[in-house]
Amino acid sequence: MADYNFQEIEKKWQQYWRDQKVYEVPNESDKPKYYVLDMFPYPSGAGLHVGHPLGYIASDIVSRFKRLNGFNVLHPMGFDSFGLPAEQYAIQTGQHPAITTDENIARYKEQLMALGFSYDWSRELRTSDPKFYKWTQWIFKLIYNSWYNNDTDKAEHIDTLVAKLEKEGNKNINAACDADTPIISADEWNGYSEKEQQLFLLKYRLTYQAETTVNWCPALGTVLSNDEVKDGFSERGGHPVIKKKMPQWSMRITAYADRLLSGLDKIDWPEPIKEMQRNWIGKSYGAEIDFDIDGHDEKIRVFTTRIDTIFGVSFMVLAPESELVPTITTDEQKQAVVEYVEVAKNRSERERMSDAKNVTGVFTGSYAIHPFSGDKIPVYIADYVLAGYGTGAVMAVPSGDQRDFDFAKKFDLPIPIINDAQVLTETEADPTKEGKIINSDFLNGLSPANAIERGIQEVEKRGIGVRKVNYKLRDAIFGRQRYWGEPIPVYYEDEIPKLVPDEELPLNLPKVDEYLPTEDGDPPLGRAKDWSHNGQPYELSTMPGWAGSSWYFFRYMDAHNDGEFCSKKARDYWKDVDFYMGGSEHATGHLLYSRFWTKFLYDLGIIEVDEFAKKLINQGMIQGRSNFVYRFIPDAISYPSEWGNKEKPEKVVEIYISKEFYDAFDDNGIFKAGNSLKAEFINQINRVTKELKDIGIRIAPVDLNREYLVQKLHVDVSIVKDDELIISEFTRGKKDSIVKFVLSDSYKCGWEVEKMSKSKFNVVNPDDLVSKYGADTLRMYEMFLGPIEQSKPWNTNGIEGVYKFLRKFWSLFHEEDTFKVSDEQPTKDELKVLHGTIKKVSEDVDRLSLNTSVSTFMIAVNELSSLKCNKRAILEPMTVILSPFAPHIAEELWHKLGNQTSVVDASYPKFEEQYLVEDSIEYPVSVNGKMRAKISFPADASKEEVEAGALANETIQKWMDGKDPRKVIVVPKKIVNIVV
RNA sequence: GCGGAUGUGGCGAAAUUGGUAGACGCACUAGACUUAGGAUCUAGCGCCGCGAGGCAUGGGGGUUCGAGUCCCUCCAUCCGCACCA
Repeated sequence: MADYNFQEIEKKWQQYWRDQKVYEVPNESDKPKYYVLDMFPYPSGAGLHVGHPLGYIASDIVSRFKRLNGFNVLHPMGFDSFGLPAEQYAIQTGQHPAITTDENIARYKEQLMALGFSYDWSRELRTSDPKFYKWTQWIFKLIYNSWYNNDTDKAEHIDTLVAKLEKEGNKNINAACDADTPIISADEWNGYSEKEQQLFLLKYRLTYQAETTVNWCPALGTVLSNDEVKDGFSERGGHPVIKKKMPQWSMRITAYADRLLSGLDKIDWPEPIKEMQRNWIGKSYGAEIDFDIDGHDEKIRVFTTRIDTIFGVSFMVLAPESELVPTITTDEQKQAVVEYVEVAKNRSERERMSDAKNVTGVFTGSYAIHPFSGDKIPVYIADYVLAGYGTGAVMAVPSGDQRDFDFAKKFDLPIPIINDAQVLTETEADPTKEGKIINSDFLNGLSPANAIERGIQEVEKRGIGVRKVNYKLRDAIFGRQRYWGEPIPVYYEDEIPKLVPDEELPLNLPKVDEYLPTEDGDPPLGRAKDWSHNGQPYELSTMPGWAGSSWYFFRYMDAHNDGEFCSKKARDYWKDVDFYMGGSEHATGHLLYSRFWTKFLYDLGIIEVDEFAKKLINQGMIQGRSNFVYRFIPDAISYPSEWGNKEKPEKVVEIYISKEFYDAFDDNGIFKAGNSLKAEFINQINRVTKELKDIGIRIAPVDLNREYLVQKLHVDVSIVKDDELIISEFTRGKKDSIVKFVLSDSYKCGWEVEKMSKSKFNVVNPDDLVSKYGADTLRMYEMFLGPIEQSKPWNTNGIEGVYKFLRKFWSLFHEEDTFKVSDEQPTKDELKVLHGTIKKVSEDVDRLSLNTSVSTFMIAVNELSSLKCNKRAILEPMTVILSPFAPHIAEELWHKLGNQTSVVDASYPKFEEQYLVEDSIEYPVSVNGKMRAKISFPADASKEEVEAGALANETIQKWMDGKDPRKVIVVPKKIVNIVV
């Protein structure tokens, strides 16, 4: 058979594609546009593993397919190159993160190139490139200079706010702003100093500065995120972490909460992602109600979604941080309350969460007045009430809320029943929304749903509360006390932030001598020399990782424009992403922030779309598939003398046993009593013992009533093939042991699904597979693995099948070693195979069922192979439809077929129905639902003809045992079903 | 606890609208060609049964002439959120 030399082929065509700039696309074209985007990677030091390319391969197939179908396809790639690992490496080694990043990118690019992706590399971008982050800073400025007008429901320039303030103060302004914003008049505003005005505007700006509590680790000299803190200590190094209030840059994403929610309805994204975003935004409808406090002028304002349960309120709970706490605490309770608040303050989020089952709280000594019943109800503080959500206070309904119930039980408070469907146990509340309200005055007899509506109307009527919508979404903290990120384009004049002028952008990341915070606890940028704007100090924190990735998709449209973030012409042409491929782990991060920025840019009229990606597909995560060997250490009682003395032999005897044998041992290494494998095991061990004896080693007879050292060990997956251990390579790495297997000819490893990681020896590197089987095989195999959206363990077993397919395809074009195709007319059978394949593959790619497309190709090639078809009229279109999957082999054969241009410029063949029509159709005929026979009918037979024919059929009649058929069901083209 | 997803041979999986369940591939078995086979080709391959046949899509129930697919219910696994009032 002619040789399919993938190494030569792939190298040749990758070079050709680069030289001929085959994948560069213009920003104008008569063709319709199609924008296929991958989530760009963070270039980590480890390089790509086989999980990364899964999505890239699928999106590459889509973009090649679209291109063959006449679209002008934008398919770019770049790097999310600001990030923590490069900075941590810099702290350890002193190497500038830019150098580390460049090296990693070079490796990534090499790996990506080797897989033959059709990226337009001329548009490559990196978020850490000043030419790129110039525009990230520019967008930051736009957001800073904006406020959110709830009346127009969009962001507006801050000047429109200033104009209103000057004219009539802020009493008529309905805006997204800080909760503590006071109402001021125009006179007050106009009387403010410049500094006062600027400070006031910060309450409205969509990027603002505010005091925020952060986790500060003095030993590491840095801020840590919540997940980097464990039980009050840093995860890395175990240093203590304290809470510290710091001025922090934040973005007012909450202004967009509602639009981020409603926008989900018009984009074609996976439902789980939408659901995660909905949960994250967490919109809930309810009411805020004021409770008077006995003996105080202040009121406790609570938020509730279940006002129907208001007559079930038997106490109130405030968050320990609540401002009301000092005011309403009585002298008798003061000490207990202060102690509790102090403890709560020092508890980390994590402690608080892990301790959720332990109900704690303290009575304040004060009582609230129930707004309807007038009852006095005690007010407690407890840390199960969060200061950050709603009003930081709750009306506790123990019969309907589990947490309130637990609290009531602990503090022996009443648990009034307010619903006739409620069934309480000793330990459980019942939050039912069924039944009718009882014991509730004017709500009695209503369903909970109606009672909620009635309740809200009543509180509004009485002026003690308002209808209210609440969100879980919090504003996004934007500043990071890190070096390797975009500098925030701000300097301070008299402690007021000022924006760096556009013409001075980019504000380049300065050089520093070390990447650690300063002694004063300032971020690393505090080490930079002359880090000031004409003597006014620049901001020291940098932007978070999500800044650059929140708009990069627009930059690809016009990646090298120095005058604009992206030209209007390019934006108008490419508009938005048609197909976005990436992991679901970004559901509430990147994917939400990007939608936020897109909507913002839309409000300012800068772009035409308010959602950046029409369609999103999540590729599944590839997990590792670890292999194991099972080791049994027998007692050696004598060794050859050259091994040294008995106490300290130079070598160890290791016997590898099968997984079944391993499983027969318990955790202590004792053979489970009564296991049926016992005799077999002894037998196998005896055989090994004999072998050992031949080389001068004696081991004690195995006594299965005692304990042995039996271990399950990871074995490197690269020396395992189809779960079978390559024994020669395994023993080569075991120089200090005598290695024996209970079955000497082959050894089957066990396997488990785990995370892919070096320590588990289960990382599979695409480079190894590319050099062994070629990129085309790897591409097709990754698609063949299963549905693209499904997570699955990586398993190299079976890659041979795909490899065999490509070789078979290749051999269709070759006779002996020479390329040979025939110009004869194809037969009907051959045409049928071709057109059936075109039809099926096009449909499959359209619905992204790429695993079945690969199967379709395999079937087609098997059929063509058995038809001995080598006809150009069949093979040429087959080459074209295969090219999105296996571009290198397709390019090679396409050129051998005599074509001068790249196969990507071919047009996708159309299938013709005429070749797919069958002469006759075989109808399976069933009687009473059980299949009995297949009867052939002409393809154009009508339903009636089929029925009549089936009934007339002698065989059927015989089966009916003389009974008359009552009903015959004909399902088009499928089944004739006869019911007796 | 809440939300979402998924359960089909030894394994990865297919079955687009309710219509011959297990396509295709791996592994396995037998055979052919070979000095050889880690190459290639042919055949077999869900389970039980010698067979006819019976049983099979996580378990149980239902709708239907007919259910992997639709409905109810229970179970298992994975993912996300998690004291959100």
